Amino acid sequence: MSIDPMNLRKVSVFQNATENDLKLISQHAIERSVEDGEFFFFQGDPAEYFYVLISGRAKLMQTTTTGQQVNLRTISEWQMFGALGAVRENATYPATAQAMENSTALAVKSDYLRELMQTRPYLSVDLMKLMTSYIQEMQERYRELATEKVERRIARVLLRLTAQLGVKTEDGSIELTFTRQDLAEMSGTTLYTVSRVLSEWERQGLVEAGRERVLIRNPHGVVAIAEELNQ
Amino acid sequence: MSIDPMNLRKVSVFQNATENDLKLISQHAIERSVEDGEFFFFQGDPAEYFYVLISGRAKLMQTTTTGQQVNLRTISEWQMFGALGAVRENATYPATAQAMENSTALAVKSDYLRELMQTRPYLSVDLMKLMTSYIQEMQERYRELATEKVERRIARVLLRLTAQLGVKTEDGSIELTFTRQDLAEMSGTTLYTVSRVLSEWERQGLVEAGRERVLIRNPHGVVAIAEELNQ
DNA sequence: CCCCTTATTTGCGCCAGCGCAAAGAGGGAT
DNA sequence: ATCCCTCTTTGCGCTGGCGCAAATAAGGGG
Repeated sequence: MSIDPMNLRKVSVFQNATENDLKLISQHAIERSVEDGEFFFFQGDPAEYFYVLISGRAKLMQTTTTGQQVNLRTISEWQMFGALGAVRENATYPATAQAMENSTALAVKSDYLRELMQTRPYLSVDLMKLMTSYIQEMQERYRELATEKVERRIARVLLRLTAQLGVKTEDGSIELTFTRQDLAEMSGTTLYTVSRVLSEWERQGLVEAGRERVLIRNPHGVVAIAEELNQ
Repeated sequence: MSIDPMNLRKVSVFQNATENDLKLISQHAIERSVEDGEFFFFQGDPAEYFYVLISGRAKLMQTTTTGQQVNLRTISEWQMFGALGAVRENATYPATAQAMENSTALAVKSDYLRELMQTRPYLSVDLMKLMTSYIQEMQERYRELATEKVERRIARVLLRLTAQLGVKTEDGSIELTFTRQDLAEMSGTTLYTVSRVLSEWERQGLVEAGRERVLIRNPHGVVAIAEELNQ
């Protein structure tokens, strides 16, 4: 079963594409389903395809030689991933993409994107805009990791996730579905510390912590922790 | 006094430019000299120009509200900087650029680069290549900061700097000109810790530490610290 | 050549956060 | 309803690295 090409307009890099271009892209796409915990690609693999997630959720991460890992980004529906490899011929993926639930993505040959970009400046421009936003986010996170205490970093992570994919419940709370391990990899700490911090916040009534789930009861309070000028 | 346009070929983003394009760019460039310690631009300023450093040395950094700072990148001759702001109209610089010695740069209106990219796909592609290399480097550094001990991070910083601008002396040593504070900002630690680590390495004969200067006597030994699988 | 500024080193005390270990809790499958 | 697997919590002890403070060193300018 195939996707309506017009849906591709939701992908930020394709927002200015012509209808015809969208059709072309969708004709070149194959669908690929990946189960929870399985991988779209590994760091170091030849970057033959780029992907657009159409259902589910995935994460991009860097892995060390010793197996530790760092979460670079959470991918939600209609986000593109694996596109860095499409810029340069014969590139390899600079990160690993793992499904966080059963997920489906469209896969398009990297070569094809490169080819399209040769004649469609809007595509390059929009991809560059996406890339600048990555750079800026990475720079920010790098600074945070270097200069800020764990508690604040965790607060920032929750806020970032809220902005990207938080589900607001009727009473203004926000629900996020992540394990402590996920949150730890995103904030550059350990699952133990995340657990302790969330427990403390729960005592203060800021959040409600559950299995693979954090309910932000008082978003303002979390912002206060993330922004506070003290220290 | 103006620069020979052909020199612009040394700028990675202009490596595939036609002679005529290089001339156009140099005609649109103004020269700007900045003294040691002064600034090309600040984080948050409107990104009116992008720069190409033609002499001296500068650093790109992120500043926190509390004044702490993190060093993102060292800029050496013929490197472009401030170009992220050129991708999007009315963007602001996402980082601050400060001269580390008396320096001169060519400044070109961001608008003009955007205009050129509309009709010259090679330019977009080469800028994207540069941007992917930034992303990859930031991702790597982020992972290092999150997972690796200080000593190893400092070793990596020295190696990175060596690759970019280390001056090899006759006996195979490598000279770097940075303060302990600079190195600390690059490795996400404090000047005290950098000092202690360098002192220890000096005792082991790996380096020679001087004022605003590190001489790497045994590059292999430093690589060993950076790469060691133990721990 | 001396003075002053700026960079560096190092002792010392401290604490944020790590990470093991073991117990507890949730939830899906049968 | 029960089992089992996975996720989470929390006590405990430890230590890497921070950061103050004070002494020392290295240049540059006059």
